[in-house]
Amino acid sequence: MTESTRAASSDEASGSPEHALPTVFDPAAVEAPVYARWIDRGYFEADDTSDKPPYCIVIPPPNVTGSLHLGHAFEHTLIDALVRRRRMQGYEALWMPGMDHAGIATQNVVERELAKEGVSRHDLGREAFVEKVWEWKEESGGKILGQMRRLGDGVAWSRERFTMDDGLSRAVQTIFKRLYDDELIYRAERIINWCVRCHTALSDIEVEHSEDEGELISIRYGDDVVVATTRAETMLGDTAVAVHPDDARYQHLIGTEVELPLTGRKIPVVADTHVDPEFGTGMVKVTPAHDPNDFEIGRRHDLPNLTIMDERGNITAPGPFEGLDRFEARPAIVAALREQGRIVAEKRPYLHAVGHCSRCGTVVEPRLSLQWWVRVEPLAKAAGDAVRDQRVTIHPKSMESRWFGWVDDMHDWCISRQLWWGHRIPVWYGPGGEVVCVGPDDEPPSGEGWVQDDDVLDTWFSSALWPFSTLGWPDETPALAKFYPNQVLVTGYDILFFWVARMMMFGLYANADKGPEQAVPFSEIALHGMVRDQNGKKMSKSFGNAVDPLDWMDAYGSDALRFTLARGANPGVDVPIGEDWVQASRNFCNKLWNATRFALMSGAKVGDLPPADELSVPDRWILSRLHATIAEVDAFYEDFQFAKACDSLFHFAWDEFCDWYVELAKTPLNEGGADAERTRLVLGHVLDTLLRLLHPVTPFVTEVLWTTLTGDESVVVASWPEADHGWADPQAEAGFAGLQRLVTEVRRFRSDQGLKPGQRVAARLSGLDGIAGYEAEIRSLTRLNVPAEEFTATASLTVSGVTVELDLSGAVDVEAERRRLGKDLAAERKALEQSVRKLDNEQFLAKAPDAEVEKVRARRVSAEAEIARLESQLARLDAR
RNA sequence: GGGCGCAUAGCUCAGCGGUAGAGCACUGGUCUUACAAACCAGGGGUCGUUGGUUCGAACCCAACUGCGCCCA
Repeated sequence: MTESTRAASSDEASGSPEHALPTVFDPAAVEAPVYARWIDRGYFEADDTSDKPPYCIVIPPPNVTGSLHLGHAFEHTLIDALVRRRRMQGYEALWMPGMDHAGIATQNVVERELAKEGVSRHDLGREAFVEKVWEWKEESGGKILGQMRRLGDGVAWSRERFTMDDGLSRAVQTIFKRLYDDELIYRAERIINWCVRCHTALSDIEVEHSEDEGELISIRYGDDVVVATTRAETMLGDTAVAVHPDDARYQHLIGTEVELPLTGRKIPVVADTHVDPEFGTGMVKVTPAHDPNDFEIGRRHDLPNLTIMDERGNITAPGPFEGLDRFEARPAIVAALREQGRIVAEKRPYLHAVGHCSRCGTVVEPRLSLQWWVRVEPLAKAAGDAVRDQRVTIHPKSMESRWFGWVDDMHDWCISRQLWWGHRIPVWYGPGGEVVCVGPDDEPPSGEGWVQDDDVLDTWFSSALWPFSTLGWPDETPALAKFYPNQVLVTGYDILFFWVARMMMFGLYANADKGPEQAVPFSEIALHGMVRDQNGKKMSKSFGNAVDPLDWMDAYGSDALRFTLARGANPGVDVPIGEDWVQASRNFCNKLWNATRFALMSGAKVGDLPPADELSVPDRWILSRLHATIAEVDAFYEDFQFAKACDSLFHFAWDEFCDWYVELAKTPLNEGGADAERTRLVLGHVLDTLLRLLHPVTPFVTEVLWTTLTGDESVVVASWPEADHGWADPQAEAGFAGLQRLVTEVRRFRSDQGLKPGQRVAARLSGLDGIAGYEAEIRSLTRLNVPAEEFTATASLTVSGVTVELDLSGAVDVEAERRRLGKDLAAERKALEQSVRKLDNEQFLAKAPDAEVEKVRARRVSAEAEIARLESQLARLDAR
């Protein structure tokens, strides 16, 4: 028990003090101490040498500059639930924590800080700057790790890793060297996405495309060549015009030269099948140094690559535009062309896709540059095959097509970045043009004229190693032996390509010696959706609908946030979340709290249950339902159906246990004796089991309640409940359903008659038969008193053979009753009509399965009986 | 422009061939001795449109419309 509950318990006048809980669940009072105790006891640490089966999930490493947002909270809730459940099931469970170094983002953050003091990274120099970044990381980085504790993440903190730490850097250098030696890494001059603000190359996936308004300018070159462009300034770098070789209109032009305006240069007209004759005039300008498609055309026709822009996006082509920024140059060049009468058409606004830097939003500039690349073809094929061979399964399966679509058509990966923060490329250049790739245990070449490559590697290059580098690779550590391959990777479908593909490629490559089954980085990929707001809108800071998960945790508790997220988690589907729903989850936690409180006040205890034949119908019913729920929850968990698992538990806990079993239990508990004792054991058993089942999603509240109920150490290390089909009891379920129907009908009647919920009314019950032993319970739930001697019934109703005669001592609202009966009658008549229609249909009788026909027959019989009953009741009303 | 996905109650979503479901919201009534963060009762949907397959379609197929995502 925590400090606060102990303190609060002294205020309780009644109940045994050691069991007393405050009347409401106060998450703020329990969460921090409970988490501290878990860490203290080392529950989340894992043993590399244990005999238990391994269960390892690595955290998709959050960015060192980041803080917890709802997307993290969502993903972490799911991972934590999986790992906690497996731990309870007896697995050696390990959730590996850590962060990546986020090359561009981190360098940007530190550069901004330096800029406040008027210092640039170039003033400091590379070494001093990197040192500054480390300082920043130690002081301000990793805020998210503390926030993960608030969420209750059960990670093995002693194993925390960082992509820039020594071990992981060694892993990076090892794989670089291997790939280099296998000729899977090469250096080449290509068109890359260049960020003119971050001054670095970006890979394809670091570019975000959006439909932006621009302009489409048609320009006449020479006398009769017209080309269209959205980036007019690039015309300065044109080295050809291309047409389709089969385009009849332009056959006469192929092989000729035209004059490029403003420059006076003569450029050739070439024929290339890449040109779409349908688009525009069917003639395109070719700027090989500033467009990826044009670069390819240029290669095919041996055209010169003319770079006309520098790294900052300023024009370098000599002439009047030299030094202008690309966006100043654009209108200036259009104006100059117009003056010469060379503008044939202008379309504004012209909507077209524009690439932006995913880190800073600046419009990306395609740029010819010398970079390092991974030749992905064999790696991507292996990644695709692993899924094709079922060595790795993707959940939900429907996402597989997305996976194949990507890995089967992957472009080479640009891995060099013109940054200082990151793993420096381990390649050295000698004075005589030598190129040496240095492995982790090699001495770099020294001596006059040797220099190391200036660039660093893409952050994803190191993240891709995460499933095994964090376990000690390239060394054959006990951790690696025990926990590789990982069991599951939980991540968003939106980044399936970002790094799942990369982890798969590198995992399979680096661990190929383990054999195809053991080389995979994980055997299952569980994809989740993105968190959206309560209107299904994407959350974003700029849109103003972003929510800080810490605010909601403060207001409603971590369990409430977690339960809301898990309950919304349908595989691969986006999850909307709103404050109302978090509040509802908080209410659920409080419901559990109070149910446990009631149980404890009633003396509930955990112990051996009596055999089924000594239990009551309600006991057997709730136990039957409990074990069915366990089986459901297990099946849903195995299929990553968090939403359904949570719904099952919510429904069982609230609608079945609290609303029915607990209410009904009050009767035997008040009577005392053996019935009370038996009820205490069932209450204790169900609650114990329920709290364990809920623990993976709502760890805090279940910890407090379970330890208070059982007196045991912690639910974190309690065993996971196992479904026992021996408790399945269709008879008890049927009997209980009859009882529920009766109670509900009486309540409806009372409500129709305007009786206050608490108002006790005398009534005579007859025909109880199978549920005769539970008359006291029925009276308690329906607030019906045992009639006195001089009882006179003024109203009556019958439900499945049971007749209830009540003394309403006053006017009976006949109209209300008639309305009710009429409504029920209409529903039954409709059901009858539908069944009859089917049974009259020869085709139905001939072709529908027998079981279906039987069902419809039974429905007709029950509808007829109900109609008879309702009609006779209506007749009795009319006779009055 | 290419590919994929989704359209079910006011909102967010389940259901995916055999009588329309949940949570929240809504309406009426209640402090009934665990819980008003609660309890009891209730209203609400021709399952996007149009065709087709089938004894039977929210569910399968086709087209259309509208949204969303990814890629160019």
